[in-house]
Amino acid sequence: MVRVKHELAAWFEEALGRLGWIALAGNLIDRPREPGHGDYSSHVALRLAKSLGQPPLALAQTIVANLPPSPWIERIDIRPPGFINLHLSFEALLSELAHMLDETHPYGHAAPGATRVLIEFVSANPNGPLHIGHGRGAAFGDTLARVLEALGSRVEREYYVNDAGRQMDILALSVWIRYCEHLCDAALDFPSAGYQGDYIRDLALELLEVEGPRFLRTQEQMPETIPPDVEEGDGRDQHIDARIALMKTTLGAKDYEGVLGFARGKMLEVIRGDLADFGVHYDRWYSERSLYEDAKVAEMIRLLEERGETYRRDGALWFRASSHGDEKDRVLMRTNGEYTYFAPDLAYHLDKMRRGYDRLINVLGSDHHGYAPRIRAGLEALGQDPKRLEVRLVQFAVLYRGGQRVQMSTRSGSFVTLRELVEEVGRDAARFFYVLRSEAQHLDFDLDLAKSHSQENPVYYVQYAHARIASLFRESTERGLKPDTGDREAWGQLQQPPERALLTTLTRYPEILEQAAGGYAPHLIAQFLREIAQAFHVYYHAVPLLIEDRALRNARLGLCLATRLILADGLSLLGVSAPSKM
RNA sequence: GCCCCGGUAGCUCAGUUGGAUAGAGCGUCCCCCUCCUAAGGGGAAGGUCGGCGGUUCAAAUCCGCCCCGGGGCACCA
Repeated sequence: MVRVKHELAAWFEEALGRLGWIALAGNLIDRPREPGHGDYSSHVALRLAKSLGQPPLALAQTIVANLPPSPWIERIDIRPPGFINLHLSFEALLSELAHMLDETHPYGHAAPGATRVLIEFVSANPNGPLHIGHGRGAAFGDTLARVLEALGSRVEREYYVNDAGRQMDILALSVWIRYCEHLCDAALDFPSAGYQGDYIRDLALELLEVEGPRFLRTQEQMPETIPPDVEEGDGRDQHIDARIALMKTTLGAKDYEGVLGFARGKMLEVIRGDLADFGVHYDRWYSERSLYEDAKVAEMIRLLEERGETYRRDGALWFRASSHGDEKDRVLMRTNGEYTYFAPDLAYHLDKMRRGYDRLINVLGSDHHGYAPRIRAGLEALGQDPKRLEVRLVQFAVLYRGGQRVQMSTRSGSFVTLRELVEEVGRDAARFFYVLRSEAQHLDFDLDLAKSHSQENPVYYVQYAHARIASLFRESTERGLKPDTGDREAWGQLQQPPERALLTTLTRYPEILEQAAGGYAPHLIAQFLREIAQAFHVYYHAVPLLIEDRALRNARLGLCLATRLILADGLSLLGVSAPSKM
């Protein structure tokens, strides 16, 4: 794959090398906004002026004089105060067009290389269905994975399943109470810290269906050893923990595990289904429990201890995180002998490091931002290079319907699930809207806009351009004007301003992909697809395509096909379909 | 209090790692289907890039302080 921008940068470096001027950090070659400033430009003369003590305009002239001849460039302008503007030759554009039409090598993609990347995203606890916040992480993570793959990385997608610990106990308790309620046909005491959502009742019914009533236990009265339930504070946790303990003794270890295992398995199934229907597929579901079973947590702790990174205080085991850039030291094992969430998670990250990836990417919700320094500190203490870990925080999404903010609250279970969103607006709109904005931005998600099949909806705008081209080809065939995009006879006539503009826009695609991958910025692709669609719609209006002149018609249809291929490619990177009819 | 993210047109947001006259979509106001999909196109109005300093030939972009919005600061996960 040829990347014009790289060619031009190398070209400039050659001239600078000849002159014995040191190459500067940063970009040598830009895309100017102003069309009159050429297809590419360089401000290198401006930046060299100071260190060389010469006026930038004179430097620009010297540099240009030392540029070897290039088939890419037909004209070079030097403009005050010292910009060098480059105008691509028409031949260069046509050569790019040929690349675009080569369907064996998608334009802008790179051949698979040696770089191995592990991207972990979503990793929501399996204690409920995914909600729209997870959806954004899913869309971002998966799109990023696709973009990195397109540029040659070997990417693995991984979901870390927090299937151990207290949350699973709360899930089991919640399901069990609903199960018993259903069997006794009576409302039981439901802890305020339990999971309130309707899906818990569904799980309880399924449990009854599969396992029968064998988990039913009756209890006349709540034992007095159970602290009273409260809405807020420590008492809330104490109450539910006591209820969990009571459930364990009441059911016995085997039946307790029966309920918990069922609920966990079902919940994972639900999540997996939600993601699959969203077009997201994982290479690995990594279980937190397996870390215990394989003694990886204990081993990690031992390693930390050997390295003198731990100490005991107040009966707990602490990690010296503050010696590695974290705000404070962190507890690994609580006074009650149980690990904190941090311990297995650090063991997990150590495991990921040892698996030999060049880069680890974690996509987390923005509420986890304080967590990254802790993991970095841990990895450093374990002798790993924390710079190999890249953490991206995805900001929250807020839904709007009818101009009103849709209220959500996890505690009461009244959140909008990813599945509901997809059912309401469709997968294409959901995925497109999610990645239309930078993940660092709070997202206002307008449900009405996402649903509307009209011009203000950017998804349809882009898809419509694709469908229009497909329609052109159908129409052409129907009229007996069989398209032959291999016919290059009249390529030289693709000189109308709108078609040159379209072609020039398309040549930016490889640069956009590179930027999106390098900056973890898939939103650039969504934005750029809109630009392509716009350039195409303008072209479509301004220039008649299905004309009598066979050669020119084929040339124009070739340009249309190139547009279609790039639109389809970009959409597929976003996980959005490219319909051929709308 | 400390930390992170954000503040750009009426609204929602881009802004190529410091470059030229700050852009797009929507909304508003004009205009365009005898014609390959009007889910489209053309045009107009709309800006103290949160504020004040600083660095630089050049700042929306880098630095400092301040204001506003969101999030985070557990022996929770």
